[in-house]
Amino acid sequence: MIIVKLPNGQEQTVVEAKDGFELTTKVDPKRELGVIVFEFDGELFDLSTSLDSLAEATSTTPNADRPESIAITLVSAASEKGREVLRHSTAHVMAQAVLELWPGAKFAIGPSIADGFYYDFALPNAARFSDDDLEIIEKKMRGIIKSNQRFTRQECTIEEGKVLFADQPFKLEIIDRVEQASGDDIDIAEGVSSKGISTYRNTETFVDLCRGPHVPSTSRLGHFRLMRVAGAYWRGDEKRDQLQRLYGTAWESKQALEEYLARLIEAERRDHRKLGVDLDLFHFPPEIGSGLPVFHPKGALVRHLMEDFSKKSHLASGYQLAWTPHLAKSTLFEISGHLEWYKDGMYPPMEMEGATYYPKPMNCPMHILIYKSRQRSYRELPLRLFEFGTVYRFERSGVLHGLARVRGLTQDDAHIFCSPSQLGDELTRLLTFVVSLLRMFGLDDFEAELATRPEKSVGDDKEWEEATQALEYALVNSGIPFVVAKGEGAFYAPKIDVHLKDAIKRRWQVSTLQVDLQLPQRFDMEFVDSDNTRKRPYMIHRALFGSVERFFAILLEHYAGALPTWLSPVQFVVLPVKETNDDYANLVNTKLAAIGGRSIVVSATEPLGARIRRSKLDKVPYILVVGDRDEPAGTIGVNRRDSQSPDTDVALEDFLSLVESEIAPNLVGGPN
RNA sequence: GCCCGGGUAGCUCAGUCGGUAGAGCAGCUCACUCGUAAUGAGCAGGUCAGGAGUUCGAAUCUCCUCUCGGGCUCCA
Repeated sequence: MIIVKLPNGQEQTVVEAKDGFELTTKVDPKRELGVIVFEFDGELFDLSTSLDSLAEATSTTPNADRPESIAITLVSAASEKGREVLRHSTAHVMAQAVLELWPGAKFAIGPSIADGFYYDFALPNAARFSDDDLEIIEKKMRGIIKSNQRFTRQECTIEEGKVLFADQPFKLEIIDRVEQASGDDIDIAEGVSSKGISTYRNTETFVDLCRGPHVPSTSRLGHFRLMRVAGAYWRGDEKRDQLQRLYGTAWESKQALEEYLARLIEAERRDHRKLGVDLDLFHFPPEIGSGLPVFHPKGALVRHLMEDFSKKSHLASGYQLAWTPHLAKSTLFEISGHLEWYKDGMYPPMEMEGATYYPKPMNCPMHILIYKSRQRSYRELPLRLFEFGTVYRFERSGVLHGLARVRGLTQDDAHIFCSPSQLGDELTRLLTFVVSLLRMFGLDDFEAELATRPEKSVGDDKEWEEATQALEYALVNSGIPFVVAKGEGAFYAPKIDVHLKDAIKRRWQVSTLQVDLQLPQRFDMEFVDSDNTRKRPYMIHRALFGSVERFFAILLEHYAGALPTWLSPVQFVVLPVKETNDDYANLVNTKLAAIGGRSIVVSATEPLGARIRRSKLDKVPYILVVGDRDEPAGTIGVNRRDSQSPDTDVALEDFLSLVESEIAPNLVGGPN
């Protein structure tokens, strides 16, 4: 007896079926459900897999009776698991096409990834793919798909595998690696385990090392597109060969493919680098250097609003301001350990009057010096020092990305010094502060990562354990969903990274909270406790925006440039219908300014429609039209950014009281 | 840093076979005085990213450099 769960959620019972094909045919004779693989006991299998063998495999003893019933879930192409399979299968077809087009090409690995797949190749004679090749490969792939080739699974021993892939060095390396490793299932994803090798063969000439499963035949594929060619290091190791990686996307239907391509266009529309130019916010002058932006008046105003809001919220939450310079002598970074651990990321030194100066890559050492400027009492703790600190990091040229990854960045940086017993509560309080501040920017879909000790790190295990526990305590207390990222911590501290999802569900890392037990030691920090003994404070590093530049980019992309009113550089545009309405327009403008609004008047030197269009393109929240009709009545026409049709004859005073709460933010944080 | 692809007016782009550069928008001037997403005319705007080479002649072909985009690696 087989209990079958269909992709549409229904359940059916089937008395007997020898394999997935037969089962599918019985429950879906017209093949309307698009079943490509099935799931049993949490694992996916080819439809050709014998159900008898599965049933036997689940018996606890070899001779026991077979279980009375087994549960099978049929997986359609139009599900997350199904798409993974079909993308993986499409990757295989791509490899087959490349190997046919470039005889002698070596192929490495080709997994499915979010929204698509890739495959890595090394072409003969160090040849390289060009963008034009994508079209040729796509054509070949369509031929393979049309010829309806079956994906046939074959299992063999490691020795047989070595013969089969004798001319494929990357495949051999995968096999060798498993053979040499003591563990059981290391490379199972690539079709090799200590038990043997699984392969999939489509034709006499094309066979790939692979765990599977796959779609039954190539005819189930077809809604795909090759996207781009890129370089990728073999095994992700930059000391090894750089292979050519081809990226593609694949979907269960033409419609799904088109929706995906539309999403890419939507993301492009939101690209902060494009919006930065269109809205006249910032740019990267080549004369200054890569990764070093300048902010134009409108962009600088938005920055100011962000920073001002943040600064006031911090002051209202028990932080004190600090200000520190951009350069320091090498001694400081020797003590802090930056020169030992992080030199590659620092700008090169400058020599002056016999001393060596470095631009600072972080603010923490300087904040520590403020702490150490005099003896500290337990009564002062927690001591919270906050600064918009501009730091310089030598990011490699290839990683720069608009405002999201720059070489000169401003952190909304604070360091909290507290006693060991205060740590847990301070972290909880901090997380609450983080979330409420981010919410004020209209972001409310968070997930945290608790990053634990990496291999390359300093300090003893007990301290790491203690700090990690304090972070976890805070996460649990604050109720933010989190996952543990093992070994992803900083070299000196475990951390919480807060990620958020933007309006089109993209994940961005923003805030980071780190518990540092190293720097207090390195700087020999202390406080006098209530029992008159000297103790070492704990230290928390934290940045909520992460960097102002990066956060700016995230906001722009989240809002597609249409920033909330309180952050909009221009909140109101007042448009007199005719020049004779200028006086009234100016009056409206003055009243808006009086409640703190940022408003401009654009006189009637152009037709009204043109001026409205321009303001709409500038994404101004409110366009206010005033004409002959309004002047005697004390009204305005209100054209909202998010609306197609205007509200006319709105009483000015009503409008003013309506928008007053919208033009400035509410502070986050309360009395300490 | 590495791989692939770009760089032509402020922006978006055209430029054929190598014969010395073009459009729309934006800008400026003038006219138009307008009720909810583009008024009209005129003007101006270029070391075709920079440098070197091939050629009688280079935006166009070759090489180098800079820079941007997509990836890889990296992100204390």
